[in-house]
Amino acid sequence: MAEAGNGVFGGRARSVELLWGRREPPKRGPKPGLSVEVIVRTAIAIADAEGLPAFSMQRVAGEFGFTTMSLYRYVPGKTELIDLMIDTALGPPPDLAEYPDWRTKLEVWAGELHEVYHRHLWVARAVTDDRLMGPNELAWVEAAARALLGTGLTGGETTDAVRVVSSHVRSWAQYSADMAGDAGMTGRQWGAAIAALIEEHSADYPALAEAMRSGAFGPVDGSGPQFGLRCVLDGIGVRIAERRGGSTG
Amino acid sequence: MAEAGNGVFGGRARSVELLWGRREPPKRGPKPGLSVEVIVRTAIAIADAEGLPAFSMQRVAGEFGFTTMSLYRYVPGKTELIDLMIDTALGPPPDLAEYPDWRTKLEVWAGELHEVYHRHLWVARAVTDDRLMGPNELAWVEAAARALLGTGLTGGETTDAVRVVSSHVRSWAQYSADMAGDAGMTGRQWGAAIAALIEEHSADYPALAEAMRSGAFGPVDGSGPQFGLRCVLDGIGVRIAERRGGSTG
DNA sequence: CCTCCTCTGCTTATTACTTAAACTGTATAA
DNA sequence: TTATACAGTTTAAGTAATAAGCAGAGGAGG
Repeated sequence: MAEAGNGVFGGRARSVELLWGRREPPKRGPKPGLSVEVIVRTAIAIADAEGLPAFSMQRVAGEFGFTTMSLYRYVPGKTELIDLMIDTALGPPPDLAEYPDWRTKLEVWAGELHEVYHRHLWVARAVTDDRLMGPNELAWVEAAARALLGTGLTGGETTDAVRVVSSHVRSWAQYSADMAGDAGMTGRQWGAAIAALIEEHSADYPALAEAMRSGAFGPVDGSGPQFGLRCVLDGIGVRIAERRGGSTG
Repeated sequence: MAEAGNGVFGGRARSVELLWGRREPPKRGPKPGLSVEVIVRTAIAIADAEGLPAFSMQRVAGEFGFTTMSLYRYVPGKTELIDLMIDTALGPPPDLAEYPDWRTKLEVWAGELHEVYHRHLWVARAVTDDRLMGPNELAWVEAAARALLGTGLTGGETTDAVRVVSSHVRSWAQYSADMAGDAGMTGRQWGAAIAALIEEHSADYPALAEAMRSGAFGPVDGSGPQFGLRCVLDGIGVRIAERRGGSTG
């Protein structure tokens, strides 16, 4: 069953085994000096500290004093390792059962996800390319979908809504990291650079120049769920209310 | 002025010159066999046809029958070329003046942006990393910000709203491309793979299994502005109405 | 006209990376 | 004891970015 029909998985068949299969320890031969878990943890630490571009098979192997090729005993390739890193960095989603309504649940969900992206900024970038979801990632989606159960949304609408929220959280995380400049390797002066460009070409960008005068591109106000998230949740609320044919609740 | 203070631009100073400076033809020496414009156009064609990973300096130079290094006479490096590719592929934003209200304007804006991403799928991925915005990209932001002028939103709220919409369009484009599988190089069976995983582990993902039964992860319905976009715009509408202290309009 | 300087386009070489294939040595099962 | 599965290394092939420097074109200054 675990090794069943890889056809649907396209070129990602090797990731399926690692992400979704069980890992049994070998019976014979010398003791492994490493493990998938240790490798993944180390790779994550590197990506956290120096960004995903700094992460390479050489770099990880060097961390153990091993040769690059030794890693290939544990993971089939770099892309598969990244897939594992993403799922491990995400970790399990929060339990939302205790929260009263779908909106509070999604607020908590979004906040926690943002927290993860904040700790592992590279994840926000890495999840945007074509990839197979791991168990943890799918559990996050599941948690958000469960929050929307009973709201009257159809299955397609539910996953659409989850997608809207999660893509917002992703861009929110990237933006706040850029603005805070707490990510070492990224441009810490993003806001200043944009401001300078708009300033210099203010004739071409009047609305932005105006917006800048009333606070745009300034530091992010981290207090509570911010404007964008409220927008997204309000929007979902409108659609739910529509379904119910009643008022917003 | 054009060559003023590169300090704010951090490591992206070389991109500023290319994206925002004027390009004057050289006065002396042999006639250039290439030009920045031709190189960028060719690079875009390659990325369109084969995806961004297939794009390399070698590949582009090979297209002209030149060596890799010849390109470095025109662009300082690969990242700067990608910056140029993005801004060129985006092109100028649509004129939204003729449309009646902010919502229609943003609907058109989002649709056109989606169209661009659809034509150049790699752009949707490329714009997510730390980058300097080019004139066209900033013009898109300007157009959307202008649509929200007079709604009562503050400058910060306006750019937040634009960010929410554009990040949604980005993820929408990636999702619909994955589902349609019209992007050659990406996993065309994304939906099928997810479906298979949820099916197999349906005990762990009951809400998703349920959602799947009522249409989730199926093909995207391309008719009109879809669920996610309506959510986002409704949400912005709620915030605007709040500002105005009146009903949704 | 001649010379020089600049700029183009090319060659060579360096560095960094992924990964295939074959090899060496080890620990366990039979 | 021996066959086998496995760990980690060596070697090497292939791709890619890009630094450094060379050959030659051709306008500018004398």
